[in-house]
Amino acid sequence: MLNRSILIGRLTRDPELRYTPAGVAVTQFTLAVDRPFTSNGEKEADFIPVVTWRQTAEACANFLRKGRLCAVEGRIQVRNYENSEGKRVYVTEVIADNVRFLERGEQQESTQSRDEGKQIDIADDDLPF
Amino acid sequence: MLNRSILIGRLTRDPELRYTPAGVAVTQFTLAVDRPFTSNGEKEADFIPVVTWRQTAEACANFLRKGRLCAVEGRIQVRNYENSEGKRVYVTEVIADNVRFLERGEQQESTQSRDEGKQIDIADDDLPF
Amino acid sequence: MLNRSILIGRLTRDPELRYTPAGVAVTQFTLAVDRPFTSNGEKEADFIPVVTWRQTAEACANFLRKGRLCAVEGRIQVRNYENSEGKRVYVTEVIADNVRFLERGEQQESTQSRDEGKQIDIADDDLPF
Amino acid sequence: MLNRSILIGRLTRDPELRYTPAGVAVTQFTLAVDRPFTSNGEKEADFIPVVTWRQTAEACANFLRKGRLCAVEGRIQVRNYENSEGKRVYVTEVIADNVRFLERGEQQESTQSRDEGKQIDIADDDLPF
DNA sequence: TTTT
DNA sequence: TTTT
Repeated sequence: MLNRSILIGRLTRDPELRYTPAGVAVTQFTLAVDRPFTSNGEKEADFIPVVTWRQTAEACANFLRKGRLCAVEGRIQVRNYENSEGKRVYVTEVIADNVRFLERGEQQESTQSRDEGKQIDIADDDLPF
Repeated sequence: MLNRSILIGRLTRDPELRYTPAGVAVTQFTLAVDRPFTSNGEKEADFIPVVTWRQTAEACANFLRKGRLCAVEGRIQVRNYENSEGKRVYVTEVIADNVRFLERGEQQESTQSRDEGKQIDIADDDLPF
Repeated sequence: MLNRSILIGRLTRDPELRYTPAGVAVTQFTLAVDRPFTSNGEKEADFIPVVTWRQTAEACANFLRKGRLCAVEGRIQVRNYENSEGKRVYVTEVIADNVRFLERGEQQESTQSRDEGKQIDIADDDLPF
Repeated sequence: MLNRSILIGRLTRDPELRYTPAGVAVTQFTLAVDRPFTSNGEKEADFIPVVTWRQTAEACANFLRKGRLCAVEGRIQVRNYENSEGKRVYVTEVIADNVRFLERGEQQESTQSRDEGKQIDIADDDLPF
């Protein structure tokens, strides 16, 4: 009924922009979100996959790069599919409708991007990943 | 740097309470979070695993049941481990520090529960799951 | 750059539906949000004004009543105006774009409402309050 | 029952650090949070007062300055008091338990600060403002 | 002016 | 493996 996540972190790699067969832009990247207290020497960040659509996707592809800091607002989505060995695999991603660029790049002008679109017309097998 | 999720949904099953070797209470359940717009007949909920610790864990085990509505506040955690076939498996869960019971059970008195504790002293292999 | 609030609470009174001169629906209500720990006998809730627009406004007016529990997602807005004595008064409200009805009323069917609209065309003096 | 706000914005002035009679640190500042779409030439930011306590208060006083970008996580609090003319005045603030410094200052080392404390022992008239 |  |  309500599903809202807000993350601030850094991109682990350059974002990947693809297009669905219907021509809709989709950008994926992974955010490294440092955990607050890691008194022990253990794992200290969560690596959270983020997916953006349409204008937001294109803005992210244009303005975000590996290592860049950004804030992401969206919802947790859990997809599942059968892999080549016939096992069900669960994929959890944050579908972001709002991304804020918190560091200025070289040619960067705008620093915000909000997806106001609906995703109703996009079938699962339309996904490029 | 910042990692905050808020979910409202219903438990898909009764919660499971376990204890770490060190005696710390851990409760797990899955929330079915209905998506807002599902104009097509496709999948219409995300099933999101939730983990709670200590007092919150015990309150959830006491007061939550399959089908019950609740609100959960926490952070997204991505664990990974090597499975029996030597493949790396990623598990994404919401570690909740605040759970609100939005429906009253039979013998239920209190309807809130907030975990104020630190998790620093709990090793990964302490996990009962 | 980012402004997101999520509240769960009860309406202190019935919601008030009005229309701007341009015919846009606006509903206002106040949420009583109980504070978690009030060990002393002091004040124990925050009373937070909420404003909704368009479809969400009409759904709230239809389905919400005094005492009803709901979840609200939106942004904090701080307006200010000069009062009759020439003093500047600040008004803080949560402008909600998503409201979930957490209790079922009598004739209630749907229990969700999300405002997807833009507010760009609505002037400040269009406000009915 | 649930009250969570996340803001990203810039300080309108240097933060103000004070101490309660009991010696507890309190820091106040105001965040200018730009609104996403302001196609018209109207008001384009919300100015939101933020209050932090204890360690977070001291870290904010040390590391934040006018114009600096930061992220704030907390709850909306509505206080009211009677002013000198006998009128009731409402003050809305975000009580932050988590502040992230998104820009590095000169001598700045740490860039995070989370208040884990309880506020139960602090009376209202303990407030320095 | 406040809700269960 | 999924809830109303």
